[in-house]
Amino acid sequence: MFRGSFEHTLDAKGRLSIPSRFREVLLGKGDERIVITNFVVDGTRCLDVYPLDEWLRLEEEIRKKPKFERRMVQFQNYYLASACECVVDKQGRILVPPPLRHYANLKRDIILVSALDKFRVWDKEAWKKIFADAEEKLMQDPDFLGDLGL
Amino acid sequence: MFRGSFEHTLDAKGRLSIPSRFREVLLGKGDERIVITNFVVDGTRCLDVYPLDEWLRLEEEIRKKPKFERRMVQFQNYYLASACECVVDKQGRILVPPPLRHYANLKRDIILVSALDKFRVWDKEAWKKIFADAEEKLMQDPDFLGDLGL
DNA sequence: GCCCCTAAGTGGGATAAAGTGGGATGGATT
DNA sequence: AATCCATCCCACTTTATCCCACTTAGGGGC
Repeated sequence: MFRGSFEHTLDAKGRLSIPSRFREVLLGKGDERIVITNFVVDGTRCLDVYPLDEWLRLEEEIRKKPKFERRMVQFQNYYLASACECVVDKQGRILVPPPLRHYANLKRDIILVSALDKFRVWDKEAWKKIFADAEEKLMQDPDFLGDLGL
Repeated sequence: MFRGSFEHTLDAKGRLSIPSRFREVLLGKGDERIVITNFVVDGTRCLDVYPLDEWLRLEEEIRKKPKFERRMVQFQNYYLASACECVVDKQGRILVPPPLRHYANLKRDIILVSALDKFRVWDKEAWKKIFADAEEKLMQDPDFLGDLGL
């Protein structure tokens, strides 16, 4: 399980260091391959990163659904079409494919954020906004946590 | 169960001694690992600290909830995303991750306050205010305790 | 009450690890 | 043959962790 968030940088070649805490999780699976694709949260673009086994699990789930349902086709067109399998190099980095880097507006400062079985990559400024919005909702609504049943 | 509160200090490296009473609780669980994340009470920022087993319990609770519900996503972005697993070093200290230290405005003087299964870390001055506010509410409303059903 | 002893909390140097930058290499494509 | 680009390799910087030592507070015995 991925946990926490880490501020890193993309270098001039577009390489991204995977946080060692995340790499430990991958090593635990015995397979350092990952799959990276595009995603959107709250109208803001980011990248979704899966360990290969989790990605395969997702593909299986999708395979069980009706293939020709319109929305499923749209989802596949969006989410699966951009997916790229990457290898982690010996320095613990991946090369973020340029189209995806551009998609999520990744410049130099980025942040990697866990999302349970996978993690996300955000432009640092974009993430700040996502986080601040969430914090504000939490502060303004006293029943927020209670309503979640936690 | 954690009990009481302890005034400690962050050193220049951002290290925080866990009170020995709290450490005894962790030793009782046979696992000194803790998870630390950000939180807000009454508009004032602090840090939430969980023994690993309590944190895992929370993760399980969350996993059972609808993943894509908007509020749940916001909660995850706020609470889970910042979570950091820390090891207690041989001197009984943890290194408070710089982003979290900054978030809760922790400078030198801090206070650790029990919250049953977990505990919280506050800037000392911020805590004074939280405590005073709670006391005042209690004094002003004679039904405060009765309404709680205690 | 006084002193020793222990344990808790704090401080700081040394070492190890993580993250970053950039040149070199080699395969693929044109 | 030349170019491009991904990967490797080496090196540097920063940060985290280990280890040793000092200080202080509390407890017990005298």
